[in-house]
Amino acid sequence: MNSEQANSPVLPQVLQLSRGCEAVYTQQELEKRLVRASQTGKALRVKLGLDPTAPDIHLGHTVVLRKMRQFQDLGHKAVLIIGDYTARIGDPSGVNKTRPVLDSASIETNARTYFQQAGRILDTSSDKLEVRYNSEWLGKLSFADVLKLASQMTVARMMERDSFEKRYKAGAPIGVHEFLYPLMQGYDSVCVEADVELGGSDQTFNNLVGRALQENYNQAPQVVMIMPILAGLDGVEKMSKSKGNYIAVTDSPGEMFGKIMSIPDTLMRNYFTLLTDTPVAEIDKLVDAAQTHPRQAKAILGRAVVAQYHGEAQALAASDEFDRVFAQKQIPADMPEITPGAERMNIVTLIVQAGFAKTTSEARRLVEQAAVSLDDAKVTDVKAEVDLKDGMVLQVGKRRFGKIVMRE
RNA sequence: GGGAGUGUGCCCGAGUGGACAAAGGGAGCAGACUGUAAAUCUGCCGGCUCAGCCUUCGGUGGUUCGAAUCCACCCGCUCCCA
Repeated sequence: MNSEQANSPVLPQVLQLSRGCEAVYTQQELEKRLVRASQTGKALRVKLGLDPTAPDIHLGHTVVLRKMRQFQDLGHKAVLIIGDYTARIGDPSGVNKTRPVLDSASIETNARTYFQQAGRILDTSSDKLEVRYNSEWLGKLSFADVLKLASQMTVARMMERDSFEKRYKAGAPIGVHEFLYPLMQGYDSVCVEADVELGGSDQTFNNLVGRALQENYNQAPQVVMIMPILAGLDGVEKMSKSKGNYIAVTDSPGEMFGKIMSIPDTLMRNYFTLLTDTPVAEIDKLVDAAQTHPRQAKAILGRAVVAQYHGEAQALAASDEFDRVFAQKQIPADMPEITPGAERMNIVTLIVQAGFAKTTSEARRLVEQAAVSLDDAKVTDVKAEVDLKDGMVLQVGKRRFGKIVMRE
């Protein structure tokens, strides 16, 4: 094969696909596969493993999903593996709390929810997407099969994995079965004959095991493309639901935009690169404070993100509304409605009832700290009984607004 | 199987009989300053019918006027030995 001639037509693809990647094992192999695909017209099978426990997709998940979409747009096939087998078995030792035991019904529900949300990013047409459950093949393995699989890996190699090594040194427990997870995931790659596997950097080891296993099963080793873990809104921790520093794909335009506006400036390049298609040259200009005011750049980022999930019009509206409320300190156009039970009630009770505080104590604190106002008038007395009228606006903190609606 | 440790509030981590709802830090919330950025300052940060009361320091039971702190048993985790 004449690789020099064949290389050039796919070079733009290689560059596009490599954007944002933390690592590609290996770029040469990717290039080869792309060349062959374009010559034979045979789509690459791009694998992504899913944990069916967390159906709430946030922007962190979209990093890898967006990468998958790029492959689809280039004509390749997304092969999603739902890890129902591991989820059903769970982790008997309880060491890994993120792997609760799930019955098949909830796995089914989770998967459906997942696809509903992932469909906002992926092309879900049947020729572009294949969904498989790994119980299909893992469930059939005998103990002897498992041993055979396990014999292909050594303890020393297992300990190469960062998290194992760290935990071992720190004296933290490592379950023996945890050694099997990488093998299971690697075996998935064998069974679906993956050409490429995508994953976050926490999956590096597992995905590389897939390469090794495929070779043992006489398959060409998959290309492994590792995406960085997206930082959360705080700019430090990774984005995760449990840390509360996330933007869900189901967030409203207003929420999404507001959250983007609250990220640290230093995170902008990262977000632009991983969450938008903004060309690199343009990103350079936007994140350079000498050329673009950071606030403006962030607004552009916000609109770009919101537009992906809610459309341009909604993105613009969210942006405008944001300016109105936070720059010009006006009352938001849309507010959740509060329907108090009485025309006169205690301010603390009202706050709790409105859902602006989880507990009475929290509501009291907010009042005491002068965070609460009713129709622009601060209420600082915990014991205040307030008269409520239809249309009054309750504000708690800077961003929680609610409109009083009296029931007839 | 034997031995040594260890288990505290969202997280880390002090506390070894009363002054402990429990030091300190982080996270979070609120206020000031801003660009809902960063940095900084201030306050809050278990719950409640809140100047008082109630429930917390792995679990259960005990000692004591009184326990996160002492004892017994149990459970989890770690290390060493076998």
